[in-house]
Amino acid sequence: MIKDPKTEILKASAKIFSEKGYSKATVREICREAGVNLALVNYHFGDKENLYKTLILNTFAELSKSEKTPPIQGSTPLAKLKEMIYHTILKVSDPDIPVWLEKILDRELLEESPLKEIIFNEVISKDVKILESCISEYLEMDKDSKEIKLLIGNIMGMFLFYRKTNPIYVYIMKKNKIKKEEALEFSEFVFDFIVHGLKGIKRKNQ
Amino acid sequence: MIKDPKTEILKASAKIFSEKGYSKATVREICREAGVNLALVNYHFGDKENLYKTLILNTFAELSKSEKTPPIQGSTPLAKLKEMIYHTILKVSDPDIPVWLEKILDRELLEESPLKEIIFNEVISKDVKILESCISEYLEMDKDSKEIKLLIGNIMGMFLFYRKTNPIYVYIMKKNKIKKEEALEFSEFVFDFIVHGLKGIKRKNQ
DNA sequence: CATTAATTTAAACAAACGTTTAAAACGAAT
DNA sequence: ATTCGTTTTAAACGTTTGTTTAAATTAATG
Repeated sequence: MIKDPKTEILKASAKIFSEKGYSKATVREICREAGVNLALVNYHFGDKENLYKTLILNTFAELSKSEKTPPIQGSTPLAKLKEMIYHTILKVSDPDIPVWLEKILDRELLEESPLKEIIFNEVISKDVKILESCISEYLEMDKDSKEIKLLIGNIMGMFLFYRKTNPIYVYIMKKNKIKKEEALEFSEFVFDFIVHGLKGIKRKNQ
Repeated sequence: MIKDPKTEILKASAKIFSEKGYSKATVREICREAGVNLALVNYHFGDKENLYKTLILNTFAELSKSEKTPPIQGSTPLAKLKEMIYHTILKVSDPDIPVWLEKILDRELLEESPLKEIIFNEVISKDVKILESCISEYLEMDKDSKEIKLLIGNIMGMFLFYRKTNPIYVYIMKKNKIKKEEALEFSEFVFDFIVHGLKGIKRKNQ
């Protein structure tokens, strides 16, 4: 196994940036971790900020190349919804999507980051669109109505609970990793909960 | 109005810390904002870290002194739940609870912070306990069952959606502040959604 | 008013940071 | 083997950081 300094730096920076955050992470520590000379960050990446951006954008590119999520193919809105919930919980709890990336994304979303838009397009807007169509179809309501928006928000919130980085999950479940079998079990449970909620609202609206 | 340097520093640090985060905020900027000499942070607070801790703990103390949340007094589990949802959405969207505190708390929960435990006790565990009793009573299930835990988590997730600092809320609702009237409207909607979900699960379990 | 303690100030300090530099080491091509 | 462009190295640079110092100012006390 050859060790290319450039990839060595990227690996190390993933570790350090996710542990410390952008500001507290130092170029010196990253280079020590990577086992390379201090000046190589600037030689290969220009500066610290560009290393950070490169790391995130590279990882996004890799992840979307190896995209596991199959296209939703259910016939009814509820079937689509069920698929979507399963895939989402599988994804947010997927150990192959590195925790360090999730941590970094969480931090980016908190700050006014230039990456914010990219993150939203990559991570959030797809889910929102799918939910939008499933729910508005099922409830036979306008996509842009306040009710649909609230429902989408609430369901997106539910998904947040299952994220690897969510401290509330750890607090409630007393453990911090979701097994693959559990993801299926959890998603069926969540689906039940959501569908009954939707049915109730549908009945009321008719 | 007298201006005491100590409180002047606390006010300024709230602004700067929440805007920049702990690391990027500098003592110099805080003192400039406060209009006091650079050395006063160390004189009055020892060091930067202690200023940060003092700020957060002081604010917690103030908030729990002026606690608005009345005790839950509903007679049935669902009545209690309804109250709880309303108070929670009112609280997480309450403009009197400063955004800067929420931002700081979000950041603290992401990191391995010594304040984490305090934050949980102050902000999260109370809500979890109330949900625990309402839901387990209503469903006539064991408090510690996996199902109850999942439900609590999902509902806590829903609440997260309404937080002032949640970027997903802004993305979906195209605006970033909840008015007081809306909090009532939203909470009734969420209550409906949750209750129908719970009813469905109850029917299934019997 | 005089003396003492507490506070505020301007200046400096030491450490850590990201970055640059110029020389050394390396690899490929002639 | 020599040349030439690329990569790596050790050292240093210039800032910025949190903190300290010692003098100046203010407040409190007898």
